[in-house]
Amino acid sequence: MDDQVDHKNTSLDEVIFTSVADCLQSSLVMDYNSLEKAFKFSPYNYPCQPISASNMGQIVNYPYLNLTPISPIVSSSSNEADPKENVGDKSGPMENHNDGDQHGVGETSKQLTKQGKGKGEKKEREARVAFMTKSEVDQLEDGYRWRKYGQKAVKNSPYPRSYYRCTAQKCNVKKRVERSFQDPSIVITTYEGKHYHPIPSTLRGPMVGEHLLGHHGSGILHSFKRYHQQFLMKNQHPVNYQSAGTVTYQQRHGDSSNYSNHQQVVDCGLLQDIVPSKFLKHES
DNA sequence: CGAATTTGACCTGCGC
DNA sequence: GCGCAGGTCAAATTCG
Repeated sequence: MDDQVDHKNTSLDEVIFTSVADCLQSSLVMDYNSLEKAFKFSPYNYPCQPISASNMGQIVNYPYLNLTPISPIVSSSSNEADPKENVGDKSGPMENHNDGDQHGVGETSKQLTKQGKGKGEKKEREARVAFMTKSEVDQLEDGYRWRKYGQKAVKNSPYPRSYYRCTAQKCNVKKRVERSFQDPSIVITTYEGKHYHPIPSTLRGPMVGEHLLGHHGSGILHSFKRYHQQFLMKNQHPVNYQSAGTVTYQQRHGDSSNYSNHQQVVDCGLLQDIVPSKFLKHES
């Protein structure tokens, strides 16, 4: 029927995308915080899921390994439900909210940092999503413009981690890019925060926006969507709609002892700007 | 010359 | 309390 899926050789653990946009739209975006919780240390210290396709630029989702419940991230993304609040928020955790004017006040940013963080306020994290991408280039085209603001060596990895910030004014979205030490051909990109501005239209030609917005409803995306929904229905997942705008559902994996409990997260926040809302809506 | 990147220093959180 | 690792800052440098 119409609902047939053309992902013949892919499992939910190993869905291949042809672009960042498709991956973003696919809802197969994992929650990074859960991974961190699950592994307690660097989230990358887990066995990589083998990538079945060899084409460059393809994306696979993280494997899910007995992840802990999603709830821990709710606090960090509690303001995600209402973008307006977040944008104008004064009570938010320091650094991200003073991007626009942190320079220009009398104090240095370091002094501000000290003061801002001293009052026992627990630093809240923005929701994060991460992708593994098989690519030769570190910087994946996602439609936004980024400025690099730091680079650090990663423990147990010969490859450094680069830190980028969205160049749009007052946009506090960050991303980190690093290579997997287990498979150097894989680039791990982690996004943190949400864009509340349009994709820069002048960036690298008109193809970008068109592609990212998926105006044509790329075949892969649609196929995967159907596959995804079909999967949900077939397995009758309990679906939790969390107040943070994060959707969690779990899967029992019978044939894979390592992957007994899968979580998949739809980060509506991050995706909203890139993906038309209709793509983000999930039937309950 | 302005914008972007590099890179060492600094700060914070966390585990021991 | 200490040390380590992650994350950020900002001066210096490079690039277009």
